[in-house]
Amino acid sequence: MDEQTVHAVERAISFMRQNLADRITVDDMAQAAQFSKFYFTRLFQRVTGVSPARYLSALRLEKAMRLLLNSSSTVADISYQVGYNSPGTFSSRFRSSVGVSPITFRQLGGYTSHLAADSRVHRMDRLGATIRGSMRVTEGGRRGFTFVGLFRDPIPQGPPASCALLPGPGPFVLNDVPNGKWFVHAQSIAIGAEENVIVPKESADAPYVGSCGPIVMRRDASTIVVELLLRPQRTVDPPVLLAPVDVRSDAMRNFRAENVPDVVSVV
DNA sequence: AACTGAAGTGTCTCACTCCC
DNA sequence: GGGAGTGAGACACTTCAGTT
Repeated sequence: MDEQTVHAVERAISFMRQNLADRITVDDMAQAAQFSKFYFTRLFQRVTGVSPARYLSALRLEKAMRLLLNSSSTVADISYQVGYNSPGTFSSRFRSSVGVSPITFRQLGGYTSHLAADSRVHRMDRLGATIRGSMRVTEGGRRGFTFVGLFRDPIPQGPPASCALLPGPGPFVLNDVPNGKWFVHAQSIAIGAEENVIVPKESADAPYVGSCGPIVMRRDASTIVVELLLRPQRTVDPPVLLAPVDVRSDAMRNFRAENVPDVVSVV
């Protein structure tokens, strides 16, 4: 990927961040990146893995997550602040991407106690197949709790089809993988930063991310092996929208007393 | 490589009802 | 009053094949 292309995409992302509250079209972003609309869309997808509109939508929801936790604004106010003209649309988009409604997200302090399974996956499509993987960390501090999940989209959002929570980066297994095309996403929290996953206090506390895909699961496949590289999140990486499973100290007392699968239950 | 155009798809708005 | 949920319609966006 040449540097000029990445810089052009970064310019567009910076433009999006500065104008989140306004109505932004792909034309506007293409102008900011200094390319034609059609060519810009193609470049943007090559660099980020997602289309400009989906990236913008993810940025809006990420900002909304922060505002819900750090302000007393109403859900309607926040929906306007992040560029939605209809609180109804905002609420349904938030729920489908993050996993809980805006008000529930605020009440839970930004965490969830369990993850619902992707209800769109038909039971018959679950093949009993397995994805086995390992994770490597590029550089930097020691990483703690690590979430790895299987998603339909290049953006980690919505209910995962399968997931696991690990004490740290390492080998993992995703069981009961359904038929179809999937992306594996992982997010690793810095040790001691469990309280600040959504709004890191220092850059060193920022989660590390890694992903791979698309992985195509066919009926004749039984096990697929993947390798994930965890690294600090870059400007061009799509935001992680899933509400994190609660691994903070209070929750972890219960977590250790019970057993691991109950906390990350996929119901 | 850089870009265009058409067609189909997906997202958003609007308006409304229901619930707490 | 604030928030959740839904459905119809409009139109912006994506995709893909083609052109310069």
